Amino acid sequence: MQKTYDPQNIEQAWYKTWEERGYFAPSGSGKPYCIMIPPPNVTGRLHMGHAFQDTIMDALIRYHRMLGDNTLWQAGTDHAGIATQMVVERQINSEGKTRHDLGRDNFIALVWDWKEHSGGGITQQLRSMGASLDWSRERFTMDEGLSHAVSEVFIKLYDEGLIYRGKRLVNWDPVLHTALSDLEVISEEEAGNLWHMRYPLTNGEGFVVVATTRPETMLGDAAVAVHPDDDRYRHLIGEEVILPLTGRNIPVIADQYVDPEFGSGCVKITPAHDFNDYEIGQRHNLPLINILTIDAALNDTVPEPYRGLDRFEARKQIVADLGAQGLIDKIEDYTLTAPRGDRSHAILEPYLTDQWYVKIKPLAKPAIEAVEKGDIRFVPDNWSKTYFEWMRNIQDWCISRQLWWGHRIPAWYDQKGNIYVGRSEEEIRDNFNLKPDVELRQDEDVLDTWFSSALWPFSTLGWPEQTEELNTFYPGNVLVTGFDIIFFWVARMIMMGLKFTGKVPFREIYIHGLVRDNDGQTMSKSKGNILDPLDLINGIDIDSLIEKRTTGLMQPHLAPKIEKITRKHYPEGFRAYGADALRFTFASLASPSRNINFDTGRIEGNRNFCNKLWNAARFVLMNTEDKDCGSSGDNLELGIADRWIISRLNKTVQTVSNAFTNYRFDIAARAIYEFIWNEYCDWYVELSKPVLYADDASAARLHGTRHTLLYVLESTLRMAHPLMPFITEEIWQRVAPVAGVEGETIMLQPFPEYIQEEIDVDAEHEVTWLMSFIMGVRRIRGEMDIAPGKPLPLLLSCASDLDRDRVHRNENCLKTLARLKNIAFLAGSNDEPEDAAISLVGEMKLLIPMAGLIDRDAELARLDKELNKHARELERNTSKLGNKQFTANAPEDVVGKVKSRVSELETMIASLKEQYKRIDNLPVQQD
RNA sequence: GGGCGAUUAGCUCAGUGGCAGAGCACUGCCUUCACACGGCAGGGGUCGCUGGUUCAAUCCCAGCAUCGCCCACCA
Repeated sequence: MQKTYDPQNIEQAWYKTWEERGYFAPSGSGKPYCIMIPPPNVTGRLHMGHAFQDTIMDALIRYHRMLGDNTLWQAGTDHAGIATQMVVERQINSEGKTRHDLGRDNFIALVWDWKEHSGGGITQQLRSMGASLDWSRERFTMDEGLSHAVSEVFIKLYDEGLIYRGKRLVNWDPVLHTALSDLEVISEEEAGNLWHMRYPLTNGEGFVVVATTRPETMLGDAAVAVHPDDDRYRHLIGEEVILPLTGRNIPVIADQYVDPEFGSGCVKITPAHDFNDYEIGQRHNLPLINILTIDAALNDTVPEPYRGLDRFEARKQIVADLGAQGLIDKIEDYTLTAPRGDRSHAILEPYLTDQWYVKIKPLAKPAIEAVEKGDIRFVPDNWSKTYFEWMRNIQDWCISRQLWWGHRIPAWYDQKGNIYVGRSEEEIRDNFNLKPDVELRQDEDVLDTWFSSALWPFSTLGWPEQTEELNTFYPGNVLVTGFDIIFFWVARMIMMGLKFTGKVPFREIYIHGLVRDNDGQTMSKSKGNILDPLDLINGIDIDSLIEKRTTGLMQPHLAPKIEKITRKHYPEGFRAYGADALRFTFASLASPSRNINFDTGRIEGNRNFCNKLWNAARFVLMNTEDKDCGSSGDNLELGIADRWIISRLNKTVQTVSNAFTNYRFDIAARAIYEFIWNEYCDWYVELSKPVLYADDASAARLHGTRHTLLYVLESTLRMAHPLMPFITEEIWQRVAPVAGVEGETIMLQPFPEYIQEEIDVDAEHEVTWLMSFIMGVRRIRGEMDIAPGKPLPLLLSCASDLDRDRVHRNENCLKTLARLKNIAFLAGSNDEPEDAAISLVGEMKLLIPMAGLIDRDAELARLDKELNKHARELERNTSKLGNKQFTANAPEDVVGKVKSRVSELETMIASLKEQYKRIDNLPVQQD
């Protein structure tokens, strides 16, 4: 093995091997375990959010595969209607054409072509992460099978009256020319104005003042409303006003909706261009006056001068014209919330159109109950509140989109406008006995992308056919996703799953946080703080990183600033940390919090951790390969250290298994990290050296040590594999044969099991004692400034019988690890030398005679510090014991612990004081 | 307006009704035969604030402050 761990040397080769050998497919035996990947957009590039989410899913999948489950991680991508159409359209636009020049069929053919050649790059990137998806079953939401499922669902819902077509106001995107669902609307606060306009009364008695943020809509006003109890205006109810610029007369009406406190207390009512006004219009039978085109320009219903003007041009013109007529009362600055499309970012218009809707309440009811009853569990549970909140107030879902790319709505119209819904034109002609001379044309619209996503858990498994896969893997075990798509996706999958399979689509929903930069900011191009997971895996130099962050900016003037902060944060770009370090970092950050602030310091630390593991393996192999490791049981003797590390391994296996079960990947990662570094490397490997290098070690002890080094390492690799698949495989391939373990791959080895019998309390106590002994000597050495390599004589006083036994048993270890020349017991404290540095192990004293070389002041300072620390603790504890309430009310074991701690502290303090006096009495050295 | 979350070391974050933790950063010593992507030893905290419950609160409760997110039709 190379001296330094180099992820790039090992990772991709292993992935290729795994995939070629078909390790990712379900084994066909064991109990089913299934996760559906949230299908990334086919246009997508892997970002930190994906990388984080896929790390978690892959860890779960690998863990369950190693538990022997029949494990499926369903792969696939989403056709992402708007996003994909925009990508291809942009391409055509750059050639000076529009999609309309091509026509619908040609355009769709082009999108498919794009998908074949450029789409799905993200699936390659997932492979770089080590994601063990079953690619042999990869699906696409526009596949034949999935499209079939979509139309079956649409038809069934339509037949049951749960899908309907209706003319009403929708959120209209004037750039993309499509309707959007409520969820696709982003409300943003923006600076704007509130215009107060005067509408003259027809009775000649002055005018009323109405306020609006969108003056141009006044051309579509159908009424002015006041509150019925508003004394200022009560006399006007039933009167009419002249709508300026149009000459139309409109009524003054009374409606509870009006807030008399706001503005003038009079509201202009524009039923065709405002959701509230629409409701009021319905109540009062007002006409719907649509004044906009699909581009949000003014149409031909408005007076001639304004026709064809863009809405914002029209606004200026209308304000100017009203002002000229003295009809502007005042203009205020005002902060309004503007609705924008989540894709186009254009300001949306409420717009009157025919659209398809899902009547959602009947579907929501059982979906709410499923979570209430516990058929589905949110992890963390708190998210169920968010779910309930939305589901209980859910509105009908607008599912039609005026796009070309997507599942076309399976509805046809005849010339009279009758609607026929069915699988095909032929089927419809059959079912409805339509003569050949009846002309049918299919609905032009396609379905919201999320409609097909909602079917993903069962459509990927072959539904509506009752396939074996469906029977085996549905419902899935867990859905892993971010809280940002609980409404878009999670809720809709639950509703559709229950409706069409009668079962929930998954038992648990693990909601993870969203990845942000290390300042807690969302990562975005314009902030210039985007981290690309592939750059962290493969490394990137600073110039390339800056180029990546500054090209293609919407606001190019930000480039210098972005370059500056990038150079400041990452002066040398990124080293190639490798997928394992990245995965391990994500796992250790996966605590149940809403935000995952990605700190690049963590990934560096974890790359170092990989290197540590790598070198521990080198050490083990150096000392075991081609050596007798005593594979047969009777020539093995386990020492204290061996029993201890095996015990600790089991404890760690238990912690890690529980952590995986509870979705606490941070706990799993920490347990693995601490076990490997702080226990196996820092202590066990060091404790093994005195045995391995001793001249007189028995064959049985040598075998025991070599065996344990291998056994624990091999088990640890399996334990760490779900989080760090590549490095564990690479090392395992070398270690397993030496350890006598057979198998083609670590992936399909069993996950280590917790073995109660291997927990060894005695060994744990003794090694804890050993550590405190060794650390005591080291502390003296460090603080007395004694060279690390210099062997020291050690005297022990106040040793118990147990201390003596332990010293004798572990003399070799103690001498090596603490670098001792010799160890001697003193008969009594009277024999203690005057000038010695002291440290305590329990009540036993460790003394290093300084033979006149002691740094008196340094030692006094050291003792003083120690004394202070213990005195403070003693003070705390004695005052507790002095408190009758405490001794009376606290549980017995707590009181007992405090008591024994007090007596221990008293002894220690006495020892230290005595020592202090002794050093203090030494003659001051004369230089 | 409604709902949810956060506040712990310089930074990023764990944590528990009974001795405050990790990684990174920092200080000193060490290129010792697995590893300088390393070893050993250290420094660093009023656990946001104010009350309450309790023998005991960083943890439970109430209020406040600051920051953040989601939902909602106030022109």
